[in-house]
Amino acid sequence: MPELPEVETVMRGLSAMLTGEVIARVELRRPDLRRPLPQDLARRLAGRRILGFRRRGKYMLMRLDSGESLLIHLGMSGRILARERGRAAPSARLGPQGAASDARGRNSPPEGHEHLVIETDRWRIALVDPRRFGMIDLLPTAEEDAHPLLRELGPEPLAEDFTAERLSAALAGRSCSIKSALLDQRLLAGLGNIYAAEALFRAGISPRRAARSVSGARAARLLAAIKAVLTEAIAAGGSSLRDYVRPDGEVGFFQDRFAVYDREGEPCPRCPGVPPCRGIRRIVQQGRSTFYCPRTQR
DNA sequence: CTCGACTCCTGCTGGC
DNA sequence: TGCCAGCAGGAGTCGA
Repeated sequence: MPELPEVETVMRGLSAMLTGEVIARVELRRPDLRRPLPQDLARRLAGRRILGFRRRGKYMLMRLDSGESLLIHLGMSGRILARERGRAAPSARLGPQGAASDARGRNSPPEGHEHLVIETDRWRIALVDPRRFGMIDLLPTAEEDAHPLLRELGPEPLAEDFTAERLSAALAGRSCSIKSALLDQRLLAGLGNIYAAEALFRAGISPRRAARSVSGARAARLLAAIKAVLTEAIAAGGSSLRDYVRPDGEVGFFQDRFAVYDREGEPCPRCPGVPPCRGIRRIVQQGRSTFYCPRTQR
């Protein structure tokens, strides 16, 4: 579930656990992710102290005392599993209801798809990514922003200096739909399919509207909606941070609060229940589902 | 340049 | 119950 808020939550969890720790052991089990991992990754990580973390868009950066940073992107299916070493993994069934756990049964065996495992004296961290759409690289810390994956990223939506004027300027002249534009990481870094839909709903803007027509007051509404939905989602994730160290890797429970995402046919939370609301509609844009309320979003 | 279609990979769900 | 098509929260590449 990795869009900006999830990545932020995971990064905060990792930061709380690992900052100051020394990497004792590295196991590279599957180097063929979307981009091949550096051959000598394990050697370059081993023995390094972890100085801190940073997020950029949907990317996480773990900074090391060697002057290098480990870049992690979780792709579609990536998760981080963390547990304290020497402590048995608690049963996944202990997770909160709705956290799509159990299934694999009691005392779940070592989970598959653990492509990279990093251990400190205290922690064991595994990167799990069944679909292998995620990305990992190691690069000089001083050149983080010049990395090919980060170089083209647009501004951080939560940055104070990201204003409605800048958003309008970025949208001007773009003939694609506003939904497509919001998914373009060069325009804005961190929104994905869910939060793009949620932000447009909050702003009362149709996902089909031409991007260039979103300016002025409309752009201001959209920007406020983007910031609000991301901030609330991070707060929801942050509030469950202590649950972060669970074997199922679930973080946050914001999904209970989606107003439109994956709610096709359900009543729009903003329409009066009485007559005309036909409910949330699903359309496909660029091959991806978009959910919206045709009555309140124009 | 911009845009949409296609692609990578595996797992889960829903309809038959 | 079992099977299989369809779909999934991302993003790089390609051709129009």
